[in-house]
Amino acid sequence: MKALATARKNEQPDCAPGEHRRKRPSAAVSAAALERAVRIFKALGDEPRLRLLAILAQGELCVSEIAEIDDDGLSTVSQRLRVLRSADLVSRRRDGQHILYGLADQHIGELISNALAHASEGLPARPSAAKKNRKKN
Amino acid sequence: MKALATARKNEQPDCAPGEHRRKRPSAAVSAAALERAVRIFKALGDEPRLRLLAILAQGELCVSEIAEIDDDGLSTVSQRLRVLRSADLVSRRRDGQHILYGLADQHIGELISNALAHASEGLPARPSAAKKNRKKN
DNA sequence: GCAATACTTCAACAAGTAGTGAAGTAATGA
DNA sequence: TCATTACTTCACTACTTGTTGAAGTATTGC
Repeated sequence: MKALATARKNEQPDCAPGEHRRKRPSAAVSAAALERAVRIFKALGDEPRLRLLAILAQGELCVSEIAEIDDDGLSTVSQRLRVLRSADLVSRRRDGQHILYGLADQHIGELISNALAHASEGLPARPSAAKKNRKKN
Repeated sequence: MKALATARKNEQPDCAPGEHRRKRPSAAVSAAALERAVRIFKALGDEPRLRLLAILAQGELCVSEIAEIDDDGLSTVSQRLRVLRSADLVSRRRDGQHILYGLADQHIGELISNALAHASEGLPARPSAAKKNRKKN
């Protein structure tokens, strides 16, 4: 959310790059790939949506079924699916009166299950996180 | 962003779960793991942050160096690092006057490079996005 | 001690986004 | 044909989040 690039940049430091280290890394990643990855991560970064994907990983479902399972409204679920669809994470096909949604791709399923497995392990040996920032007072 | 759970749920459908399919999937994922995964994805779902992580994947850097590379202000970079830190994605250690940041974990590096690789391939055979889902290979 | 450097935190704003009821569209069946 | 079911889209509101200057904290050097 780049809020209008105003006058000057934030305060810049005196230490130039290369002062500390000898090698200077730069962009290094394709802008397009980065943008695409961000879109995927953004879509995955919402609990209801991620849960929905985890459910769809077990098989196709129609919108009404999802709404029932999640105990959410049709409109709500539909909007969620729209976001997932615009990030190419789900597929959609009609089956009579119903529209069945599923994971777009095996790859997506792997990405999700990897992340969930990783998250269960608790990667760094830390219980919570972001906690001890309080100045003496 | 559940906007105050008002009166009734959105319009519910008439077709009960089980009407279409025989198996009914439920939660299926640990709430804690899901929450944690969401926090990670949320942190990854921002271009400047993801780029920053990709840069850190090449080695530790201090805040000033990052600010210089990204052409962003110290404050801006610092806030970004705060978000990444609170999602346990980066490590931090002091080195004299400087504070060096790096990836928290090898796992994170893999997650990112996997996602970027996946994104470069363009998983569905599509140039742009949000149009039609086609499964290839 | 004091000043400088390197960062962090605060506060405020702009922009983004999720949820939702109402209204709209699409397939099916009578 | 019209009604019904199953969804989607619209428009709005409430909330979240990224950026930023100013002010604060921490380490080093004099």
